[in-house]
Amino acid sequence: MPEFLDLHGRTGKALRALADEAMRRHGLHVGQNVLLAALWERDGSTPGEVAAALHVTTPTVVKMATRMTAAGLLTRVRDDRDNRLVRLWLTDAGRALQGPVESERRRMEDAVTADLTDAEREHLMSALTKIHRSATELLGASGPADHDDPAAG
Amino acid sequence: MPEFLDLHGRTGKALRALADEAMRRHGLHVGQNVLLAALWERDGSTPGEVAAALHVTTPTVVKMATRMTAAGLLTRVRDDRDNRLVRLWLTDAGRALQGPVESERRRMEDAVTADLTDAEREHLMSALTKIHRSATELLGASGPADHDDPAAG
DNA sequence: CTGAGGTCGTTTGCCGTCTAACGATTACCG
DNA sequence: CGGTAATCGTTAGACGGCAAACGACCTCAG
Repeated sequence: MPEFLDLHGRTGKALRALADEAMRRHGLHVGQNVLLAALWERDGSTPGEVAAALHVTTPTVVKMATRMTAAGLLTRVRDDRDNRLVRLWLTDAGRALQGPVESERRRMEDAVTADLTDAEREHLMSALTKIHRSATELLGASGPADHDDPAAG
Repeated sequence: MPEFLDLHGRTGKALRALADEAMRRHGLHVGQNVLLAALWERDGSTPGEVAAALHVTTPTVVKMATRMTAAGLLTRVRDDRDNRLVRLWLTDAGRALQGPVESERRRMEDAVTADLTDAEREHLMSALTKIHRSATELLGASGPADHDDPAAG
């Protein structure tokens, strides 16, 4: 029963449930808001680009895009110049959610970290960053190459 | 793009991938080791008991138990006294994994927190605990009652 | 211009998670 | 003793995540 892994996992579960609840208020599933965020940042991205930005695989984006297209949040358009590519474009409905969803997400972050002092928050981010780096490096050993910051160190 | 939520999420993904890789070395899927851990702690538990111990729902445990039974890690036995109940019993194969898997998990925790000083680790656990509590409480408001520490505060 | 190889998105299939609905069994009250 | 209510495990269906296989398209050498 390792302490940190367990605590991190349970915290993640709680945060996920909280986000799910919050996003449901806007008619979204929990994963959809991050896909939307990628398009708010760069509308007309391809599934592969979105996947890279979100640190998930392409099939995951494809599935989500299918549901979100059915939900009227975005549209799929094949690229004229390169017919292999598909571009995901926000609909008005998808664009309209940006404000509400972003503030909802900020509110959640604030609420969840409300009990921490500024110093605690900094230490937390710092420690989590170190752990993230360690985990990613351990993964890199005979694992998948992430191409996020391999040589740029 | 809230900082903490994003970082926590990415860290969780990396940790999960790492655990997945580690457990695969023992022929397990990532979720199976925690179910086994519950039975190592209390062999012959019911799906409901395991679910409560793991902070997941009963159907989740049922599905995993089905696969793990097929994999020869445990067996399902109906309780004689109360025929609604099902008891999950470890097989020799399931028991044999306890040592290796537990040390694997400890090794992973150590490796991942190796860059932190003792003080940093304590602060991290403390901050994460606060966040977990905040998230759980926010969830409690018109959400599912978890019965984990409602009055015992 | 043609064929081989690389790049995409998609499909398929699995794992873990949840909620909702269902069926069987037990417990409790009259 | 009987019937309703509570308790369990299971099933069904959905979402988010991954890896592997596939098919369509582009590129580039020849």
